[in-house]
Amino acid sequence: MPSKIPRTRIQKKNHETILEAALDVFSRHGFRGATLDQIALASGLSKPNLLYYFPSKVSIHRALLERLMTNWLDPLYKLNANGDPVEEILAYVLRKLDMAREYPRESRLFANEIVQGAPNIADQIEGELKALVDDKAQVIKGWSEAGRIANVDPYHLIFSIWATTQHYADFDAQVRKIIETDGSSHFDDAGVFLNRMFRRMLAPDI
Amino acid sequence: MPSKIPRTRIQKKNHETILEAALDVFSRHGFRGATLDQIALASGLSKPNLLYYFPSKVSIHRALLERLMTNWLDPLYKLNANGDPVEEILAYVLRKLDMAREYPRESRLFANEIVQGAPNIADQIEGELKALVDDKAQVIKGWSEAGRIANVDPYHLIFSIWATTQHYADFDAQVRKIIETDGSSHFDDAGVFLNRMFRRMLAPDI
DNA sequence: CCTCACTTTGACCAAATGGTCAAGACCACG
DNA sequence: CGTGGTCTTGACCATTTGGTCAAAGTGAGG
Repeated sequence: MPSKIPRTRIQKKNHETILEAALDVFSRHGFRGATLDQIALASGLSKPNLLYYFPSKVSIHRALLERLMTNWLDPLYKLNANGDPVEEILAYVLRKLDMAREYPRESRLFANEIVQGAPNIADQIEGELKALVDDKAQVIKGWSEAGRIANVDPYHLIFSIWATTQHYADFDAQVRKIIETDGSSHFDDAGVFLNRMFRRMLAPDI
Repeated sequence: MPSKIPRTRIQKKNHETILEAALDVFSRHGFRGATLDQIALASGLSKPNLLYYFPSKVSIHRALLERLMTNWLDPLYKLNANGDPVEEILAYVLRKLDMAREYPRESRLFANEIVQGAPNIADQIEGELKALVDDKAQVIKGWSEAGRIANVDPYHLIFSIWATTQHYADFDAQVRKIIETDGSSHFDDAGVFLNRMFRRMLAPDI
């Protein structure tokens, strides 16, 4: 039985392969909707082999969420307290939108998990996510109180950024059916729209 | 076997009971995650009895989505082309936020369905939903071109309203863990925030 | 090239799950 | 009441699914 940390070349490779396949399957069907057989098929490994590397289905799911959490938080982490307030927040919006464009599977993975009550990442949300958000909310609150941006509730500002950007990944099926567009050019349009939207709402009160 | 349209008193009552229970279960676990046993338990009926009223699990799900679609679209339907543009759109935002507050299960039901590619409501999205959105987008475009609101892409405006309001229902688990608040007062805060946000972004260009 | 730990898998299992069915309970109505 | 349709359910079934296991295959270091 391989230990939690992969040691050998083969273990590294297969761990990777499994998580990649699992991302595909879990993000499309949710935890309950995904089956080990699907993941096995997608990864090119046999089902017992999956369970040689991970002790259970839920452990694969948890490993995935854990592994992706850091990257997921990175755009907010990069928000720089010493930069120009409006430009920092706008840059954050665009980073999030780029994440939605480049990593829709990751976005949907988290969306599925949270819509169903976050049974497997409650800890991480209450832990590192909340800590980071609290930290950055303080920064934004500072900007707000200094009159460098409009007076807004920093938490709801962050929620509105998450909502509007992730929407294009999580609800892609709906967006695509309403805006008939070949390719994903609606991400570009969304970028223009969100840029104007948040710039307007952040402009300092006189 | 009862026909598609319930006739007798008992059929009406049980149809209702089943759909109510199914809403609870499907919205919490998604289609695949929900089981007939759970719905049976929640409705107080036996599993075979469920299948006496509906031919299959998926038919319950579809009946639910169909039944709720009209109410779901109602807030947008009420957007009045002859009203004051800014106030009409703001009123729409608040109606949507109220829906998220009052009917979070419905919101999550749709969220679950769409995140997973809308396998059961593709028709309705491409049909009545798209038709309604196209219609109202034209109205907003008219306002925009007449200079009565800022120059915004009406489709992305609508998406941003959906995203920001439904976020509080769909991602409630996350919101709750980040804003530690007893009760649901964050809906009130969200109302204040969104009101200011959209008012600012819609203010006509000079 | 041998050995031993690492890796892989076919066969299998128990539980869960969507669905069926025949028989019985119930209800409305003449 | 009694009768015919409506409603309900215990028992059952086939399939799916997460997970096990013993045995066979493979690879890296001595």
